[in-house]
Amino acid sequence: MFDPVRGQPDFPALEASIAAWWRDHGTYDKSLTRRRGAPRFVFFEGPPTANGMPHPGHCLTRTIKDLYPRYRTMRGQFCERKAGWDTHGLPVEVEVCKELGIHSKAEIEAYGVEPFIHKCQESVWRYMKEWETLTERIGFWIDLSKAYVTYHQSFVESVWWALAELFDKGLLYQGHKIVWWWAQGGTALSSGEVGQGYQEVADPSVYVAFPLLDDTGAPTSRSLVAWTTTPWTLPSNQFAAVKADLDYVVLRDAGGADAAEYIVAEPLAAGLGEKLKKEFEVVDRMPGAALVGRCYQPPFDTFRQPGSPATAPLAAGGHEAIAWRVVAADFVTTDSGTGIVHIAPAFGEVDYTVLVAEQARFAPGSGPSLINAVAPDGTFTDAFGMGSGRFVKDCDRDITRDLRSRGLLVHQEQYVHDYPFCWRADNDPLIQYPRQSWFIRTSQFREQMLANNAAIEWLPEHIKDGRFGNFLATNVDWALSRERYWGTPLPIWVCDATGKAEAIRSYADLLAKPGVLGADVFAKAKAANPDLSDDLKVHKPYIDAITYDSPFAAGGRMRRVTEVIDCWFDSGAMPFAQWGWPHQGHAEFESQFPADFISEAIDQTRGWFYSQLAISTLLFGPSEVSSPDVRAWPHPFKTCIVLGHMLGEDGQKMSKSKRNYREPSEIFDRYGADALRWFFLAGQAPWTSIRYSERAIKESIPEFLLRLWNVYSFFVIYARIDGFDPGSALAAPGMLDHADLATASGWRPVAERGELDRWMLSELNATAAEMTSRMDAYDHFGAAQRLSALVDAVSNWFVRRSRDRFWAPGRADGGPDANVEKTDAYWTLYETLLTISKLAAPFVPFTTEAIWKNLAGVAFSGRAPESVHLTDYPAGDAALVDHDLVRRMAVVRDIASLGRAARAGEKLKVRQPLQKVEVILADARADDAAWLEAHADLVCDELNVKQFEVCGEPDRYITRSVLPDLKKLGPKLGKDLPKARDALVKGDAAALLAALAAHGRAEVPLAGGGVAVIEPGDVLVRTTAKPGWAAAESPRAVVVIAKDLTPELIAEGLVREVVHAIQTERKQLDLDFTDRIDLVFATESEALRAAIEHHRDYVASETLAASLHFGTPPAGAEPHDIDGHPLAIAVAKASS
RNA sequence: GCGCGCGUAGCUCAGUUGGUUAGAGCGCUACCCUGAUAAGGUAGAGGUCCCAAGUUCGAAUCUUGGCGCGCGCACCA
Repeated sequence: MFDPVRGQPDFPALEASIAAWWRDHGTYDKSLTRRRGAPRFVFFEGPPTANGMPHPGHCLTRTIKDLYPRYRTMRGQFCERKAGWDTHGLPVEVEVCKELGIHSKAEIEAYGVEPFIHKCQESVWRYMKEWETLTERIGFWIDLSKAYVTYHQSFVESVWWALAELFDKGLLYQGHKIVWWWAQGGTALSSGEVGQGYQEVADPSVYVAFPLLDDTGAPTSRSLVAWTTTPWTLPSNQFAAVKADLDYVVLRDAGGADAAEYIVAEPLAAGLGEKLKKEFEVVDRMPGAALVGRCYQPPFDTFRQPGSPATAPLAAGGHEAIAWRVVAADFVTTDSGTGIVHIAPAFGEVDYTVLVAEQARFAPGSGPSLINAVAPDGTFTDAFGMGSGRFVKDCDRDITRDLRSRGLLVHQEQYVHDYPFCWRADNDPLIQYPRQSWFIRTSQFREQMLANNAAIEWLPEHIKDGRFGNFLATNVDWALSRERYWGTPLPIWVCDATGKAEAIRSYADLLAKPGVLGADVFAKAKAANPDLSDDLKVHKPYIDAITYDSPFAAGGRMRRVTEVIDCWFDSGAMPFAQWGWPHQGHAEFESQFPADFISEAIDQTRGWFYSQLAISTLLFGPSEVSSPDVRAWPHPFKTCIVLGHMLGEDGQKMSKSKRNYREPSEIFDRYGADALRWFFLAGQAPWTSIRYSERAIKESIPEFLLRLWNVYSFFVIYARIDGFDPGSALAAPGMLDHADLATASGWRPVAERGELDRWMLSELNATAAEMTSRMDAYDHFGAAQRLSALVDAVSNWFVRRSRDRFWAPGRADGGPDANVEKTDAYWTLYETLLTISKLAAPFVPFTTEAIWKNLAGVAFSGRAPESVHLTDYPAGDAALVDHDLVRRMAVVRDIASLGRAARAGEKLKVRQPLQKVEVILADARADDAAWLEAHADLVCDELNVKQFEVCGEPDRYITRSVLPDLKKLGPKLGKDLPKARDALVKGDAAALLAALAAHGRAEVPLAGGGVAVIEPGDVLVRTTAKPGWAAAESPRAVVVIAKDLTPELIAEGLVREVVHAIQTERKQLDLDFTDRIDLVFATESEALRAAIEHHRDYVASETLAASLHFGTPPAGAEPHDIDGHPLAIAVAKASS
């Protein structure tokens, strides 16, 4: 027998007990054990960083990540879920720096790299407890005990292997990169960090004259005019760029005595005139191409020798000036400035590409080299004496003053724009700065990455060719190295004699090198501090201590480069590194690559989605470089659900300082995890940005969880009363699916049960089939909506329509007093609840488990599966779906709804019985009419009428009209459609329908000549109620009610009102529903008195009245108004 | 600046290849039920489907151009 159920469930408490029960019973492990050997469903966990607090967005990802593995496991697949943690990177270092109260690299070095790294390793787990709590609390089943950790030695060695592969294939190289540089902190910042630090500032905006040189190298009075907002880059000027096909003009001040001539792009000439408030005349014009190759005098002689421009031999022959020369560049625009761009290759990425292109034109070794007057600490070097030792931005004013004094400053103004500052030292502006960096040649694999991407199933689909595809198409080489401390060390050792390098694949390989030294550094540290994690031996500074004999030069030593790598490479390597592959874990890797399914939020397109795809494509894609391990596209993941970002209550980004969202823990404590999960899964498509609203989460409870719980509670209450006990009726419960239940005593085949039961099981099985196909297509939103509709059908139709059976006399225990129809109702509802528990289990794992534990666990004392998550997902049995019945029942529900609408229109409340209701079906298909008439009782009961029929002479109540079926006739008639539509609407519908019925076709004359040939199916029939009837209509039916009331009907209506009044009294007196009462009435209305007398048996039985009489009611009897008739009622509990 | 997404009822959101009267939940109003009851049901009101042009017999849906919001990228020489 079932345990009693609380009507008011405390979901948070319930969930806590379920979570504890899962833990104690190892339910997750059991769910895996069941499926061992079954086809795999491979899931990759994108590693979160435990260095930050989990927030509501993580609740969403963890819910989605839990849903599909649970579902697939129930569907019969084997899905191991290995957790993982992302542990490296600047955020960890920043946390530690904050703790230590330091900022710059110099301060870290002063503190000591070794203790700093120890701090980092400890800091990684700062919020571990919160993460583990969240994971368990939200019901995310994943194996935390076997989590991969990116700083572990085995993980690092896998990454080393990958990097060594790339290095050996020539895909890992060292080059320059212009980075956003935090000069005070001595480090480059990632684009994400830069993006966080933009501030609106006003910078000087200067227009500077670059005088062109004549053949002797002397400046002329004709100058290029360049524009810049960073005067401090002018001392490092190297070129001036123009657009070749753009027209340039030479301007002279019309009113000035001055002979100065300015060259600017023609479209910008007028603007310059306005700024200078001068009337310029155009004295010459030329295309940009004509300027290319001309030399000019740079604004400062920082790097220039006096005299003629230095030249060098070109690769193609001839000589050209090395620098301070006009070049052509496509990126030059006329949006702002002058159309002439000052190029300082050290301080801009596009500027740098100009230098690289120029270098390529010259004979090897003789081209321009990078010139740079700025030191890494952001101060000018001695090369620019005027600013030597001062921070560059502080020199802007002196630089412009100097230019003005030399007559080179054409114009100066303020320019307001966004400029990046350091995100954690917001007084420090960032500068663009060239650094040596290690790159992965990903751009060479652009086409392969696109091909790999093309095979991935992205949800939503537009990610593939949209955001992600675009990103791949504009791919640039991956800047891999970081000049930091806490990260995977770049495994490249360089010969100190020759500069030649080689990559190391594992720690063991390193120790096996000839003449290896320095391994003892870690050993000593470990001896001094036995708690030191062994994993740190592959980290700085210990790894840097290891050197070995150079294979390239006798006497040379191999020393590691100083850099660590971008931590995105770590996470992107997890498909193999999580197993330590290829050094170990072969079986695991082979059986779990690629992933069937991953999911993260959209911010991972350039993060984890990209790093995984890039690494996998380079390592496992076809390659001209020998590649032993080629895999078919797609890899390393086949399907990816890209989640939208979560917004706060106000629709803005969630922000701790704005307090515009509730902490997940608060949500769990108030409403429970299932409420949150259901809100995520059933509230909206997962890729829309979700507004995280407490109100919406709260409302997701009554709409689904509570409704399901109410049905369950109803069932248990009455099953206990009626002795419905499957545990004793069923010897071998199996998995409690349909076939298992069929072996129970007292169970009747569905075909023998009543219509309502057959309908319920039809809906159940149809829903299961549809949910399965939707879930297989990763459409949990559609599946959840279908499930919600099913629960509504159970609650608001099956249970409501079955109440009489549940309350009928007789038991449901299969004994001699058993009531067969009642027992059928129990078996139907029992099966429905069990199946819904299974269907909903991946969505709301706690609530369904609680229901299952009682309906199956308690009922069978352990003979049935102990957890709903250890059952098979119901796929729906088509043989149990009666489509006609489903359709007809929908018509009945429609009729009931229309009948109430018709009543409402006439202000005839449902308590007032009516004589008759008639229905006219729009689509008199099959035998629906006969079926409906056979179910007149049902309709009469729902609508409180005496008689129901399908109308035999519909023309009395309705008019029929025909409308074109646009979908069918549209393609057929094209432009004639409006005419045909007119003809159909205005024509004789009855005649047309008759013709169609008789001949299978009809011709409709069109206005202006011609005819349209109409066939059955080309038109739709619409029925409309004629005026004057109490009717309501829908596309399916018209319902007409008889609104005339006879005295008998009025009397019945009065009596129903009286009963209602008494029931309300009973409730107010807090009587038990089995208590009997004595009733005394007093009324001056003879009509009311007569009505009650006439129906006194009905009144007595409805209200459980032991006695009923008219008289003088005791004082305090409640006065009532019964449709205008006064009535005093005294209700007293009967003595017996 | 470029790219991606979004814009539908007071609020939160659905809307399947273009098709007839654009839906749901919440909220609101009225009513009903009262043996699941701090629940439940029915009905109603509420819409310029952001704007404009175009394609089409027909556009919430397709195209183009705006406007607004979000995100990403780049740039700010």
